[in-house]
Amino acid sequence: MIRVVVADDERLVRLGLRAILDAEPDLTVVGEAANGAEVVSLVRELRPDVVLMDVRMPQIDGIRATEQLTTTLDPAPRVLVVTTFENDDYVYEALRAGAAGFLLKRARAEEMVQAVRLVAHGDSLLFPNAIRQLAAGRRAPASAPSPTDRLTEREGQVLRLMAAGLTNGEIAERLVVSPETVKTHVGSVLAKLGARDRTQAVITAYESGFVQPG
Amino acid sequence: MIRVVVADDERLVRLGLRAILDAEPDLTVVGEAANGAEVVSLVRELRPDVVLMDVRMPQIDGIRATEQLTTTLDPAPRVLVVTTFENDDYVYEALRAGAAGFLLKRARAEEMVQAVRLVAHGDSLLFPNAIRQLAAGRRAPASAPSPTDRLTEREGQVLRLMAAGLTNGEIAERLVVSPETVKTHVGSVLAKLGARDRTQAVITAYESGFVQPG
DNA sequence: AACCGGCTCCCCCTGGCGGGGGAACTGGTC
DNA sequence: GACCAGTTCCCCCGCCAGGGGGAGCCGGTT
Repeated sequence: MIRVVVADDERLVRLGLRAILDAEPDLTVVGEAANGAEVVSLVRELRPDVVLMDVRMPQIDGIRATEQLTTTLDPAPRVLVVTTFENDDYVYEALRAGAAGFLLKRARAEEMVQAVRLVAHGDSLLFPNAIRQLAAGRRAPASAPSPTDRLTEREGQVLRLMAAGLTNGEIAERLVVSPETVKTHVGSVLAKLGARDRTQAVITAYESGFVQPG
Repeated sequence: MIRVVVADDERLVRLGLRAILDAEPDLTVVGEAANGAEVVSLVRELRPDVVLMDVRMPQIDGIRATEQLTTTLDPAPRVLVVTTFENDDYVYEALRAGAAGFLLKRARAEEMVQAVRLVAHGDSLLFPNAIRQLAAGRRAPASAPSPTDRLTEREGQVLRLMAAGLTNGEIAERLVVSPETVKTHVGSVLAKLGARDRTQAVITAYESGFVQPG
């Protein structure tokens, strides 16, 4: 069970996020905070796996709160910065502060859920699809790390075969290893991509451009 | 078990197709023919589900053989015309003759297998991806029917939710029906798309453009 | 030498998935 | 009225998928 704390000064936003996350069987919102000071003490108390952190908040802003949490807690919670993406600067400041990634408020519920799973399971620094696309639309900043980047060579091979529609047994034959080994690799792929099953993994493979239609 | 007859005047081509098809647990090549006369009598005798028919063959060409089979047998076998696609005319002649679809010799094994399952399960007139793309590259002929076209409205909704990574139970909640109903729709989608499982169905959804990345 | 990441294989176990049936109701067509 | 396609729901069943462990081997790093 992935435990989440939601921090946003707007009650409606907190409600919306809670509705989306609590609908998932493997996610639970254990607490809400309305400002930066509140979230810091709440997270110290509840020790959630993931914090959804709004940038603009009273008292202590999201960036400073993120910095406090990631530098003073061990293990540090994974912080997802919730943003409307009006301002580029937030991105780099948030990363410096130790944020694990970003969440666009206008993103689809599925994307949000997957992003939460992603940072909870893996430890990757990620730009969710929507952010990547917006960023690419303006000017490519540094490069756009995809969750598929963290896959090992073998895991990448396995994902490609998953995206070709093969079963574990067929992948095993193709790679000339045992089905158990394939299961191990598939498990690693699912964890690194934040996917619940092979179908979601294949979807991520398409959405991230790891494989292309046609 | 889908029973297939392979008709091609080149022995190597027959061997290659047999190797690809017999590797699938649900497919079996029950006979081979080297010319048009042979395939007609062989199919009358064996009554396979699917015939892979080369266009250029001695004695009776693939088109004429297709016409004889589809007009004189009941139930008629599903004929997939195997082609290298040098000549546009074959396409329309084959369709008039009752062919169920086309198979590019240079297509990947997975595409071939899926095409066979597709015509065996469904009864749709289909252009495999490779053909569709080549055709679109020249000039769009009439329109390019996709296997997703035959889905009912409800099945299309279900496929879209499958392609969003939802489980049957989650789809049931979203559509406010029972999980059993979703299972029925999913089963129909798999049959119509020639997919073995939901992962392959989602792949087809992306490959056919039914859903787009991004 | 000790360590770690990547790859390999094994166990047990649960649950969702998919195939096989069947059956009822709707609305539209013949 | 008979028929059919589409949608809905139900049964049983086997299988693969995915999570939980653990463990050994290799190669490069510290």
